[in-house]
Amino acid sequence: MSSADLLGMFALWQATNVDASTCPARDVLDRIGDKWSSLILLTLAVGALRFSALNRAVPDISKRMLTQTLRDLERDGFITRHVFPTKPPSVEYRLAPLGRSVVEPLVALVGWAQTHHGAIREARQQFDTNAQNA
Amino acid sequence: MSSADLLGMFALWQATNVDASTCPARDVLDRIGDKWSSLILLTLAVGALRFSALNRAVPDISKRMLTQTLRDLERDGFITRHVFPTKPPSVEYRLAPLGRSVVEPLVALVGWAQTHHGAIREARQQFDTNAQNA
DNA sequence: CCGCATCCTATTAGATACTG
DNA sequence: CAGTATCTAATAGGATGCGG
Repeated sequence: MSSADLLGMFALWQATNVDASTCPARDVLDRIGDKWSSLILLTLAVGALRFSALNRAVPDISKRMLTQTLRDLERDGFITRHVFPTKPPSVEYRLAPLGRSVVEPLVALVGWAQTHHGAIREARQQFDTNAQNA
Repeated sequence: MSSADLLGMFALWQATNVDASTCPARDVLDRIGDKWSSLILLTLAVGALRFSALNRAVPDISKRMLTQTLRDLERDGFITRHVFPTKPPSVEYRLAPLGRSVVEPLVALVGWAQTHHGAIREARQQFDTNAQNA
């Protein structure tokens, strides 16, 4: 499906349904648009990880937020949770099929970010400079 | 660039740089991942709009958040602001080149959302049901 | 019409300490 | 090791009224 098609789809959706409760885009963007979800999904895309390994891979997330984000992602079917009854117990998280499929558009966005980050920083700096002069 | 390549890029980035302040992905996702930015970008992708028209197109955003989000998007170079010295004054917002280029990966994500929204809702419902039984 | 400033509340996220 | 509980700080967001 081309970008133009998708844009048409969006226009249609936009015209008929911007209501937050039933709008797929809002629902999904609100979930993976939070501070940590996308980062965790991308990290797990590289390979399955245990709780503390994830915590190390994403250093500045707190245990609390990691737990909560993992629950939410599990609830929506993006990841699965596997408990190994070892001692001490270990729990491994991995992408579910749904999670693997969302990684592709997500990676596209990250790729865009890498490519255009410089332009953004430049625009930001210029804007701030002009604001100071004004 | 293929998805696999991008995934490799991400793995490299992940290994070398998860620091929030210098990480492009974090920077961009934090900006367009907020509650309104992506919605506004997609709305403007359909066509340039004035302030109040935007407010009508995205009904449940407050004037305050609309103003603020538009400023942030302008600051980062995603959109431009055109003032027409009519009476009363009118201001039109439109996508800058940077904004037009980010719409493509964004639309891909929205397309994904449309396609998989049913699966997510299903997973969510099932998870909640199981949680109740437990 | 545009949008800024103020006030207020709800949500989010970090730190810390504790449990099986 | 993998969480949970509690408290607190910071931020996001809504309502409203004023000024250009």
